[in-house]
Amino acid sequence: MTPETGRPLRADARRNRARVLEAAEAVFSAKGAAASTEEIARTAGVGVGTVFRHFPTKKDLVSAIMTARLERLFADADALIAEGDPATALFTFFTRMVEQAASKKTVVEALGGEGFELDIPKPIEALRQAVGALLAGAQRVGAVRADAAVPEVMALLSGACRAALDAEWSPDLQARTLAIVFDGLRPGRRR
Amino acid sequence: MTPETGRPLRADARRNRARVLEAAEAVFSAKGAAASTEEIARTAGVGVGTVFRHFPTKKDLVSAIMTARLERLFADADALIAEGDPATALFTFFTRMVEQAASKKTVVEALGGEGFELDIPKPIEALRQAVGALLAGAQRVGAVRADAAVPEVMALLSGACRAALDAEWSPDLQARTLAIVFDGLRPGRRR
DNA sequence: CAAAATACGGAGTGATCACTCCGCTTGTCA
DNA sequence: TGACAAGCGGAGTGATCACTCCGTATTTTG
Repeated sequence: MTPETGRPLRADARRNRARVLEAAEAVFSAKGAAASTEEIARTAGVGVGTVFRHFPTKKDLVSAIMTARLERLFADADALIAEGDPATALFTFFTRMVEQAASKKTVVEALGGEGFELDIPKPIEALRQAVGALLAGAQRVGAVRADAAVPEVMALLSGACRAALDAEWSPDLQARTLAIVFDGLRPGRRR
Repeated sequence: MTPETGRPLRADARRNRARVLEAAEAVFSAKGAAASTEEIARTAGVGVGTVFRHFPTKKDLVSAIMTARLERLFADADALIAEGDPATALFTFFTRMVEQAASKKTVVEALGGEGFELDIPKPIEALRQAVGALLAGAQRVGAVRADAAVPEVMALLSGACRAALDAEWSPDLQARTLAIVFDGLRPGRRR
């Protein structure tokens, strides 16, 4: 991402780089990663050349944004693990992600791979581990059924996020849908 | 879709139209609606001009395919309502849709709107009503919680289909995920 | 402050689409 | 069977992208 040379970036270059990231964050959130590079350049107030100098490929730019967002989610999960009630932390995290999904297409696209292959396995893996920790905590205190494993929880998570974006869930519908999923995750008499 | 003139289609035209539909079905299923019209023409063994004569707009072609698929799903649901056990019919339908989703991108895209706006409200509405009937039947015999309504069931359905496609679910993961959703839908002590 | 290094802007390039147009072919009907 | 309508193929058009290139502007350095 940052040039390999030891030399530090020039002041204007550093400023423009930040502007591009900010613009990309906003534009991708609103329109998804399919938004054109020109629109990002315009929003950032720079030329396209500048965007491509900092991020040689569109994939690089998208990856940078996705990684940043996933890392924020990961940190969020970490905080919940550290301080939250294990019985509710997983559900809280789940709810927060779905809330974000409605306004940030990037969240959904990051979770779903979304066509063009990005090579950002690390943050996704970190998120998966965080979910694993949340799940383990909830299971330890008996808030979630013991036979639920990480893959299906991730599947439910990404499915819920996708559906929230597609259907433009109202807060009410979101709550009702998540209530069903959460009930399914709780320990019960089945199976 | 079909020309407004009273005159019937010429034999070769009818044949080509069918070929185009068949090719579009196959190509869209595999690559999604973003597949190029040229690829469909090539698969059908006709020129692009022929494709556009029968379906003046790409949207028209996509709509035709989506409508056909949704109508098949709708018929499937109808059959289950008529002959199936109300206690399991909804779950059976749900499972079938998710199975299809993995191999047919069009199913998922139809459910999710997927960017470019198609105007196919009728079949979607028919599907919604069929789901409503399945849900009502299951609720009548006590197989599904009474407080579940159509919107959240549709949301769960499209979310599950999307996740199945994105994550390339194994049969095992699919079963485990759906088991959780179904348990959430069953009557229980919550709320 | 001037020279050297670095970064900038945006017109230009090539690729890919959806869609059009028209000369030619094929089916239809008297 | 012959004439005319109906249909066909596919090169061409214009729009949109990602990405490049280079003359110019800005920053850094000595």
